[in-house]
Amino acid sequence: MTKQRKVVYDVLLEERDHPTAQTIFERAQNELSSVSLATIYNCLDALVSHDVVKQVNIDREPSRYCANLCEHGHFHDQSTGDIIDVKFKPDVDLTQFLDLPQGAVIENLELNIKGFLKQ
Amino acid sequence: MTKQRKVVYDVLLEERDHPTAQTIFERAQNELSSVSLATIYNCLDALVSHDVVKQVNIDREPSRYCANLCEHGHFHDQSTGDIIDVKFKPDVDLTQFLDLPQGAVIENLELNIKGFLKQ
DNA sequence: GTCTTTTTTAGAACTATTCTAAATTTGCTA
DNA sequence: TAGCAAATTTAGAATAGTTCTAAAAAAGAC
Repeated sequence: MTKQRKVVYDVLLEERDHPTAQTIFERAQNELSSVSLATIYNCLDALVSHDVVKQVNIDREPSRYCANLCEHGHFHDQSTGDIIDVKFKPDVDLTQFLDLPQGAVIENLELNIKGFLKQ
Repeated sequence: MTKQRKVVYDVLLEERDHPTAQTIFERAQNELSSVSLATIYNCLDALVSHDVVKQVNIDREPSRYCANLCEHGHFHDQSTGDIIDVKFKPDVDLTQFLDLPQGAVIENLELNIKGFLKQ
C-alpha cells in the first residue's frame, strides 16, 4: 500500500459519486500534487483486481469507480448524469428469474438502468 | 434505407452472434466490397437510434450489435468470449426486486452476466 | 429530370486507456 | 541502518475503437 493508492482509495471513500479516473486524478492532486494520471490508472487497477473497488462501465463512457462492495446495480440519471446505487431487495436472487444457458456458472452480474427521476 | 444499411442489417439477421463493428464490416464486404468502416458505424448508429438494433457494451470491449429486440440480458462466456442472449422468465419484471430511487422512470435496463459454462 | 437533402467514403482526429523505460520507493535481509 | 531486489511511480508515447470532416455519390421530392 503506497501513498498514491491510499489517496486514490480515500478519494473513493470520501465522495461516493462514482467518479471517473480523470475526476479521481483531479481530487487526488489536492492531496498529492505530484501524482500522475498513469498512477491513478495503476492504482485503480490494483484496487479493482484486489476486489476492493468496483469498476462501473455504462455504454462506452469513461469507466467510473465505486467503493461500495455489496452487490448492487446502477441507475444512470440521464438528465443529470448522476449514477445512483440500486440495492437488490433483501434475499432476492435475480438469476432465478433468468433463462440462463445450461451449466452457466456466474462470476459477475452487472445491472445498469438508464432513465430519469420524475419531480 | 440504403443498400449499405440493408447489408448491415442482413449481416445482423444472418448470424445472431453479436458481432463487433469490425466483424460486421468484414462480413458486409462480402456483399458489398466497396463499403467502408465509417459507413458501418453510420449504419449501426442509424439502426440503433431507430430501435431496430441493440448495441451491447460489456466492460470496455468493442461494442457488439444484436438484432434481438425483445428484452433480454447477455451472458458473456469468459472461456470462449461468446455472448449468449438470456431471456427473462415469463412475466417477470426485474425492477420489482430493486430498491430504485424515488420517482425513477426507466428508459432502459441492461443486464450483463460474466461466467463460464460447466462441461 | 432537376434540385435539395441525406448518405457514403477515406482519411484525419479524438479520447480513454495502456505501454514504455527510466527514476524512485518499498520493504526485505543482514 | 545499509544494501539490494522487486515493485511502483512518472511523463510521455502509443494504441484502438470510434467519431469527425469535407468532398463525392446517391436518394427522394417535386
